[in-house]
Amino acid sequence: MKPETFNFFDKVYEVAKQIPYGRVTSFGAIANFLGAARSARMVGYALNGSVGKDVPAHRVVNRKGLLTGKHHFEGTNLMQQLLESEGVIVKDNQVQNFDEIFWEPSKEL
DNA sequence: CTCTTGACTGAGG
DNA sequence: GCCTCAGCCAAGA
Repeated sequence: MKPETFNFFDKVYEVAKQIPYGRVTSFGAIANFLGAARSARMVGYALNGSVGKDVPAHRVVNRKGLLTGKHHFEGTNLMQQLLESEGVIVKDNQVQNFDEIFWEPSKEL
């Protein structure tokens, strides 16, 4: 386990935790903020271990606003229900007003 | 050390 | 506008 690797994962957790209520972000946005714009997949990997770390991974979606990876959650539609409970309009595992509620870490932080 | 895989993204058909 | 291909990068086998 290299320190750099841990920092990468840890940073993903930090950013994800700071996502405001009713807002969502994309893997690319986080990856870009971390300086690894081409490592968007790693962000998803990091979020894979976000369970139990108080990280709202359900607020993190791909750049299309699609709730990919929802099968990683407990239920099949839990991820969608959580977002809808926060005021996020989700349809067919995809964020409808994604353009409006999109939260960019590099802008807000 | 090499090959495969993947919660991705952008470009092309 | 939807589907496919290719590029990236890191972790796991």
